[in-house]
Amino acid sequence: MEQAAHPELRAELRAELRIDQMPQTLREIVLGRLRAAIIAGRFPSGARLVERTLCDQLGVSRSVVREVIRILEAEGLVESLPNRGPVVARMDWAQARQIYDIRLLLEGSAAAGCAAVADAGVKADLAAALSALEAATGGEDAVFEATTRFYEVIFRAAGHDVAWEIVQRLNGRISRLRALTLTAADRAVPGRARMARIAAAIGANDAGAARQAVEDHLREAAEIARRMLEGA
Amino acid sequence: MEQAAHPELRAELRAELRIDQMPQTLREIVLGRLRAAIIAGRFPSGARLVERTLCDQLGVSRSVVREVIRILEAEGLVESLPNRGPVVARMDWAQARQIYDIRLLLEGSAAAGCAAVADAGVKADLAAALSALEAATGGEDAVFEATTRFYEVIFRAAGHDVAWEIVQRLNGRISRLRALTLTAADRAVPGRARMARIAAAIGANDAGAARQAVEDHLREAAEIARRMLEGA
DNA sequence: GGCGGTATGTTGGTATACCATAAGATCATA
DNA sequence: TATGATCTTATGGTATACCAACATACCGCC
Repeated sequence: MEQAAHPELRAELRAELRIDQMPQTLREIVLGRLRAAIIAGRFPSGARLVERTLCDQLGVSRSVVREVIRILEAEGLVESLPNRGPVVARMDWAQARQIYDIRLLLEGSAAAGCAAVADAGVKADLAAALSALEAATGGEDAVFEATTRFYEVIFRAAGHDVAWEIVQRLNGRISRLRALTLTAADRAVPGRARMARIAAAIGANDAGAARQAVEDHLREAAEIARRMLEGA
Repeated sequence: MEQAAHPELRAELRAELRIDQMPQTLREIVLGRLRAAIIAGRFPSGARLVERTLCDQLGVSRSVVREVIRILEAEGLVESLPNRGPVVARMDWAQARQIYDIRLLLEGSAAAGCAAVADAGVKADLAAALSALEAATGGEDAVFEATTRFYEVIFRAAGHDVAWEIVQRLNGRISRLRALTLTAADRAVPGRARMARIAAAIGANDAGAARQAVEDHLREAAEIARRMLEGA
């Protein structure tokens, strides 16, 4: 085969929207796919990611796969063993606990900062994200997207863009851990009530309450994860 | 030319130690070089990083350069514009301030955690790092290395490996900003006294004092940076 | 039968050549 | 002068080749 070795991906590349945002690069598509597969637990921890196999499975060339693996490595989802190549990163409760601790600090700070400066626009955005969350019953991706949006509004409003970057990267690892251990039923309770409490505190411009609400939420989430993972 | 297109790097690859840790990969060497060059301010903000030019300058192939650029992108030192390719990331005080804020949270937490559990071994390691810092008068890299080591001991002892990863990545951006604006004379005062205060607090297993010392140190560093950068 | 050495295959790492496309620059012509 | 065509450059993407390292299987020899 000469060129055009990946017709289905090429098609997907154009399919997103009618004429809009075409600059979706192959690398990004592959990145999204591989990341999703790892997070979903389709590869066991420690599984080798053999480049040529991935090339076949994804229908792309080694260059693309290698660059994507570097990115996933930076995200902590993949690690490369010397002379053995990339493997799916091992995760345990010790690491997850650290990540929850970091999120506690960053999200607490962001929520407080957001509450301190939130104007009507921010509050409306938060309300919209909450509505989207309510409307997204069942749709797994929709729930995730609405939740992500909710936090993004908070971080951005607080002017914590850098922290938002970090939290997003960390979330990959936590998502994987959750997918590996929690059942779908467990995940179906994303804590709308607690997020509403966060939104209410921000709506009242009460920084202390907002921080407290976020921290309570996270501590509870961490506790659930801990019970599932302790000793794993 | 067929193979062996980069003799000097290959040589460096073997030169490190007698028979030890050969698995230093070309990619890592190039990563270190390019990162150092960007941090040192050898490229202006927004400068395009033309792949083939870098290949010539570094004497390596495009594969290596591209993968390295992906890594630097994840570190926030490089950003890729659609259809234009990678450029050196722009930095301003707003971003630096965020990074200092994040470090305040993470390093404060790590110092407190370290102080809470530090044993004789940890204290000895900290003392050793401090001595190395004293001994490293003039050697710029040596100062940086000793400082890095000091904080690494703190984070590792506190069991905050994930946070240490994050701080290291953030440090690239801060280092660049400092190099762009501070003179060598300014940098020559890395605050040994303040680091000694941190070590003392940890030596006394006083978590509150350790956190306070770290936060004071960082606030001061941020203040110096702010005065240099305000409005830039 | 157990042992050490060799052959083979797989994998990662690197280099290079090629194509298609997009953006910008240049130039020729109406 | 303005507009459109062409040329250049840089990039994303792909294919391919080579080498080195490692693992494994095999094979002769003790």
